[in-house]
Amino acid sequence: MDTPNRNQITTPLSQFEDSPVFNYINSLSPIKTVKSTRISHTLNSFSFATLPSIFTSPHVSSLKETRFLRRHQFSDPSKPEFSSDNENKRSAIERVMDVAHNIDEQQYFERRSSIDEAEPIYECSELAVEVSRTLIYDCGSPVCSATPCNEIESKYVSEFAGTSSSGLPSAQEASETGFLGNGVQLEGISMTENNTEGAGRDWESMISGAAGLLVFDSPDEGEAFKGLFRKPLDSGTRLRTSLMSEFTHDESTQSLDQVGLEHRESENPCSQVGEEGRLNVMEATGDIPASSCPHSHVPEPSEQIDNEPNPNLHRGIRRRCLVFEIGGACNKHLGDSSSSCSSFLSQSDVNIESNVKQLVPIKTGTESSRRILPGIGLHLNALARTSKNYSISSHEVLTTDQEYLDKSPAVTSMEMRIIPYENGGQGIEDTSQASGYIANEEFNQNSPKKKRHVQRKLETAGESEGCKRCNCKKSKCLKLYCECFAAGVYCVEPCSCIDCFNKPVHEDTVLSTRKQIESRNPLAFAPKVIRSSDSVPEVGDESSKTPASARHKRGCNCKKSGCLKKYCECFQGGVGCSVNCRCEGCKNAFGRKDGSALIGAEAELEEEEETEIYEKTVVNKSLQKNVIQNSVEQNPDSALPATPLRCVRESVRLPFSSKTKPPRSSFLSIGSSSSFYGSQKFGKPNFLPQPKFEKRIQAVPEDEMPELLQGNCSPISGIKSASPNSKRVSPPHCSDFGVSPGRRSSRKLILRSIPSFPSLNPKD
DNA sequence: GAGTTTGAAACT
DNA sequence: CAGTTTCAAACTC
Repeated sequence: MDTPNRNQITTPLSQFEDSPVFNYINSLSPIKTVKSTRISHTLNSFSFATLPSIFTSPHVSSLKETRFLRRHQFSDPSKPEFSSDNENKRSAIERVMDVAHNIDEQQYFERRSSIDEAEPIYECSELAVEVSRTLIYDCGSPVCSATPCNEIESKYVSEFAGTSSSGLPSAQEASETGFLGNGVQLEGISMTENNTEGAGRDWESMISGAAGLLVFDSPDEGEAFKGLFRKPLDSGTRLRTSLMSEFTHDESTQSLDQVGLEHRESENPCSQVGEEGRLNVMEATGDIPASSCPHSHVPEPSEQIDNEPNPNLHRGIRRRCLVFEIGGACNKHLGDSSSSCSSFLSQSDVNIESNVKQLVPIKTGTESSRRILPGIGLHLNALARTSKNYSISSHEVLTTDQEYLDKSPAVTSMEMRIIPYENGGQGIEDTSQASGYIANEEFNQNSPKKKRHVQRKLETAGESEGCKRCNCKKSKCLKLYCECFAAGVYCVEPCSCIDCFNKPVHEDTVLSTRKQIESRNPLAFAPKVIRSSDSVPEVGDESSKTPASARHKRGCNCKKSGCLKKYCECFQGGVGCSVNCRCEGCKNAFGRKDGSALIGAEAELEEEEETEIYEKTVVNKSLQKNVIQNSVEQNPDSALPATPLRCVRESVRLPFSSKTKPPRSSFLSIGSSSSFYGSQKFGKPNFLPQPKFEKRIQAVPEDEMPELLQGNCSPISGIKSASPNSKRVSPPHCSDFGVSPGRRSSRKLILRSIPSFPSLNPKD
C-alpha cells in the first residue's frame, strides 16, 4: 500500500522534524527547505501557473488542483497528531516536500495510487472543493469568500464539531496544514478552529493573507503539488490533463471505493457531513467550483467508475456537487437534528443506496458537464453552475431533509451545472450565495416559514442569478433551443423539459450533439454578446453610451418586438443593436443599430421614449426596485464575467421580474456584466434586462487584464480572467469577432484567450 | 396556467 | 444563401 516514502510522510511530522533522519534528509536534498515562505511561493507560483491552465481548460485546472488537494487531505487521516502540532507539521511537511521534489512525477503518481488506496474518501470531493475554493479565495475578493465562507464554515464547523475529531481527519489536517489557499484547507482550518475556538477568525485572516495560503501538510502533498505543477508548467496543459486524467482515474476509482467504505465504516455521519459541509461551504461561498456536484461523495465513486471516460476531470466537480448537496442537506439536517445529518451522510456514504439516483445523475452531470462543455460550453456551464450552485445550495437548504432527498437528483444535476469558478463571480452570485447561506441558517433554525422565505430568496437570487431552466418538449434539450443546453449545462430538476437528454446520464449523447453543433458553428456555445475592448470605456465616459461597446455576436433579426423585448437577443443581452443586426424598427434602448448610440438631445428624447416603452414592457415586470445601475458599472473585471474566480462584487440584479427566469446573465452582471452596462450608460440602467450570462462574456481588453490580475484577486484574479468564460469568448476561430472594426481589440483579447481555450475534446 | 407572440435555431 | 419549419422563451390574458 504505502510506499516507504509515504510511510515516512505519514509519520507525525513533529517527530519527523526532530528526527535525525529528517535532518539528514534535509541536508541531502538538493532542495533546501524553506519553510512557510517557500511554501507560499510554491502556492503562489502554483496559482499563477495554474492560471494559464485554467484558461486553457477549466477541467484540467480543476483536476490538477483537485489532485493537489487530495494529497494533503490524504495525509490527514494517518496523522491525527497534526492537529496538535500544526506548525511543526508544516515545517516538517515542507521539509518533506523539499525532499519530495526529487521524486519524479511518475513516482509521485505511483505513490499517489498507493496512497489513494490507503487514503480514503475525501480526496475527490475535497480536491474539487479545494480547487474551487482556491479559485475563489484566490480571487481575493473578500466579499465572496469571506463572509459566506465564514458563515458557512461556522455552520459546518458547528456541525462537525462533535464528529470532526474522528471522522474528519482530513479536514483537520487541512486546517492544520493551513491550506488557506484551498477551500479545503480553509474549511479544515475553520472547522478545526471552530471546534476549538472559532473558525471564522482564522478564516478571514487566512483569506486576507491569501497569498500564503497554500501550505502542504503532508510531504506527499508537497510532492503531489510539485508533480502536478511541474508538469503543467513544463509540459503544458495537455500533459497535465492527461496525467490528471490518469491519476484521477485510478485514484478516483480507488478513492471512491474507499470513500464508500470509509463512510460506511465511519459511523459518524457527521464526519462526512463535515467534509461535505466543507464542500458545501465552498460552493456556497461561491467557490464552487464548478462542478459542484451535489452529491459528490457517495455517488461519485460509482459514478466515476461507471462513467468514467474521464473521471479525472469531473471528479472534483462531481464530488463537489455531491458534497455540496449533501452538505446542504446536512446543514439543514444539522440544524434540525444531528440525525438528519447522519442520514445524509449515510446517504452520501452509501451513495449507492438511496442516493444511487443522485449519484448517477450527479456523477454524470459533473463529469459530463465538464467533459461536455470543456470548451465554450464549459464556461457557460461554469457560469450556469455557479449560479445554479447557489441556487442549488439554497435549494438544498430550503429543501431540507425530505425535500432534499427527493430533490437530491435534481440537486445533483443543478450542482453539476454549477461551476466552481463562477463563484468567483460576483456580486450576484455572492448575493445568491449569501442569501443561500442565510437561508440555510434560517432553515437550520427551523420553521417552514423560514424555509419558504429562504426558498424565495434562493429562487430570487439563485434563479435570477444563474440557474437556467428550460421547458423543452421536443428538442430533448439537445439543441440550442434549450437554454440549458445552449448554456452548456445539464438540465436540472427545476427544468420542466420532457424527454430530456441533457443529463449526465446521457453524457455521451450530449457531448456528441454538442460537438456536432460546434462543428457546424464553432461559436454556437460562445457568448452571444461580445464586448469590444475599445468599447470598454471608462465608467462615466460617454462613449460608453455607444452601443458599440458591446454587441451581439450575430445581431438580432427582430421584426415586431422593436428590439425592446427580450425576444431580442441584443436587448436581452443588454447591448445595443449593431450593424450586424437585421432588425426592423429597431428601438433598442441600449443602442439602435442605425445610429446605434443615441447621441445628444435626440438620443435623450429617444431614450426617454424607449425608456417609457421599456418600462411599460419590461420594467414593470421586473420590479424596478432592482435597479441595476450599479451592475452596469463596468469593471475591467466585468469583462471577465465568465471567469469563475472573479470575485463577486456587486451583485447587481437586473430589473427582470423575479418570475422570469433569471437569465444566466445574472452571472455576467455579477462578474463582468456590470462592466458591460456600465460602460454603456444607456441612461436607463434600470431597464437593463439581465443579459444572459453566457452571452455576456466578452473579450477582456488588454488593459483590463492587468486589473484583473491585480484586482482584488491576486493570483486568482488572473485565474478568473482565464475563466472558462473568457475561453468561450475566444473561439478557436475568431472570424466572427472580427466583423466590426471596433472589435479589433476584442479580437486581440480573443486571441489571447485562445490558447487557453479548451479543446472540445473533453479528454484533452 | 393556458394561449399567443416572437425570433432563434434547424431544416430544406 | 434564402426560405420555411420547428422550437421554446417571452409575453399576454
